[in-house]
Amino acid sequence: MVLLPTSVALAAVIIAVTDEVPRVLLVRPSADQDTEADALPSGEFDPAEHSSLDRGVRGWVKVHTGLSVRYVEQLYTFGNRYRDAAELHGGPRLLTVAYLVLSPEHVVTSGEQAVWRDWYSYLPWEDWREGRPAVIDEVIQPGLERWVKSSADAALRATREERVGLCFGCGKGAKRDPVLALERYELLYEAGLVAEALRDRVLRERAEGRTPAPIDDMERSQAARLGTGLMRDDRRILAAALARLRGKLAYRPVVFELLPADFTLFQLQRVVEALVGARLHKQNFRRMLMQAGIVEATGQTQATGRGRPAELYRFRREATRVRAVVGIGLPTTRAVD
Amino acid sequence: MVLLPTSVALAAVIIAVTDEVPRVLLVRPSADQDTEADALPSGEFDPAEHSSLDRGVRGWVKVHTGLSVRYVEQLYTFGNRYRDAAELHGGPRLLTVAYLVLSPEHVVTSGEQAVWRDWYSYLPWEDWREGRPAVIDEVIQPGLERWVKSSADAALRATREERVGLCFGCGKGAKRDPVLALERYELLYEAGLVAEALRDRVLRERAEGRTPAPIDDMERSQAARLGTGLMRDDRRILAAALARLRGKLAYRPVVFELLPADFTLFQLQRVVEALVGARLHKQNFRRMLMQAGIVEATGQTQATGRGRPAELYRFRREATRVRAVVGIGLPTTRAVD
DNA sequence: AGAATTATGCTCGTGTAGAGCATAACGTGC
DNA sequence: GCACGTTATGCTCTACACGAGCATAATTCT
Repeated sequence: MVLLPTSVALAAVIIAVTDEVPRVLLVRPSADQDTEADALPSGEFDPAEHSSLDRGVRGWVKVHTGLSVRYVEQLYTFGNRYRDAAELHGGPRLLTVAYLVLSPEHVVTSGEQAVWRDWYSYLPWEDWREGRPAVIDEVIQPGLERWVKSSADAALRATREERVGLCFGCGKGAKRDPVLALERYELLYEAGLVAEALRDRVLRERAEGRTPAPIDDMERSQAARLGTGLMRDDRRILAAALARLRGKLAYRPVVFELLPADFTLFQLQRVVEALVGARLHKQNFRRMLMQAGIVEATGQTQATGRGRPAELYRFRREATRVRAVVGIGLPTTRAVD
Repeated sequence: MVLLPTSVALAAVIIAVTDEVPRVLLVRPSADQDTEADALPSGEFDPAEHSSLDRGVRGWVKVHTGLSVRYVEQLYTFGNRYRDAAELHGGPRLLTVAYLVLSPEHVVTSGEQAVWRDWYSYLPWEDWREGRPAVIDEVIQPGLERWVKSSADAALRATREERVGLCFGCGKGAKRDPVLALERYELLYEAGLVAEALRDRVLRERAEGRTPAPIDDMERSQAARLGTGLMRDDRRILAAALARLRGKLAYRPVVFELLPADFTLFQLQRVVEALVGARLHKQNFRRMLMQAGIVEATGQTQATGRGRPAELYRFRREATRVRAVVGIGLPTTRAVD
């Protein structure tokens, strides 16, 4: 029996969409912590109690929120050195298995210091519903340009330029790909634009016994415009969850895990738009749903106050049999050259 | 510092394609083991030596094969109870972080008992290049029908029927989806058709203190037709790797990690066919490559002995900038109602 | 009643992909 | 040298998915 100085944690990105806002559940750190940032709900994996990782996640989610969630999907396992600052002082290596958890909207938070937050307050460049976010032109583009220019050699410069183009490209024929959310966060981290990158730079230099270069005002104000930081690499995990969820929308009917049993097609569209971070064409969205056959009318209608009442629909679970690929197509705005 | 009775292993699914055969690298168990099945190369994660999980995998791959691999991608983390039979006798809980590793074809195995195996000898129902595999009609379909019929209640029966239809469905409008490889394996496991399911049934019953129901001859011969079993749940990991690789082909240019620098378009096609397990339309495949702009001609040609010599091409790395989505489209044979 | 608002139905144009015919460039056997 | 098989490459026809927008239906508000 081998005992490794490794601690295994389970972290959950719990998602719900209410009022067209995609929310993630975070916990506030206890008052006696010296860190201030919020964190994803997590807990240690206990092999004695948890017969599987999934069940471990469900257990911890129940502790944090009181919820018995249905949809749980493993995201990624993180194990980089110095993810946890405690490691610098001889703490064990922290391995985190991150999970994506989807919850219908009518969620009530019970338990401790848990709060629902708009996930775009942590990834503001991902929300294009009101058009191209101003933060891209004002902070990200210039910041990334400096980063590209500061490359040591031509090869590195080319690689960086390519990555920037792929992630934030707005040239001819370039379409924004909502699924690249993780790549975008990692780019901003490497370029030293987000708050965690600055924090970790200091930690790393301290670990190497050097005097940390101070964080200057421009860096700090830039980072502030790029949203709030989270504990450890929780924001990276959040970005990974967003990317996975967006990708999955296109080929699996996962949206319905976030909706009540009965819904109007427009409600469904609003939820998808919130997740994808882009507006969709109403009529085409309806057409796609109908010809995929993944929803069926209940016969009832729902009045919203004004305008024609919308028909209520429900998810057809049997639909998965008909077509292997069922899902919500992501928008690919035709190049407007 | 918390010490958990948990052992963290890194396992690698190392893939190469030679002579139109997709191969996976396996290690033979040492002679003093009581188990006979081959296993994926793996090793314990050592936080003292490995600064990240990726680097740990590279390290172990080097030990097992002598290779310095380029493409490494995390697949999934497995942590179910009783994955490792040693756990029954008080051994630690085994957590395995599985990785997909791609290697160009000209690989020479050095080191220990490592052998390249055709991965379809473990998943014979996944290779449709010579048409629908006979094993599906002869073993799988009847076996799954029995499983569906043996359901306790109508609801379970409906769920099972749906899963069978999705995974192996050949009804109207149903297309075979190469990406569902993992779902197919898991279905066969749950239905008790593959060898590991029989093995684990005995283990589970023994763990619960019951007298294990014997494995009858029909079960044994069925399982034998469904390919060779591997150690632990390594075959599930292999299925997961296959599914991930097939899925990734469609939106990322990963095939080129398995090819030499220069190749003919037909060689490229053969590799993709080997991975997807299906034949492709030659002309359409070429057209797709050209209009995606992911390859460029070198100007040289290669004679195969007979027939017109083919032009040599190389991968255009810059191509990723042009279109966010670059990859090899998977075939979707049009419904032949 | 009429305007505003929301839901729903339908069409048009374009791009993509499945399928197959036609031609080009090489070997082999006579 | 010539017919033939074989492989590579170019092109067309067609069905379908999807972006975009017009038109109509069913409500509420004034």
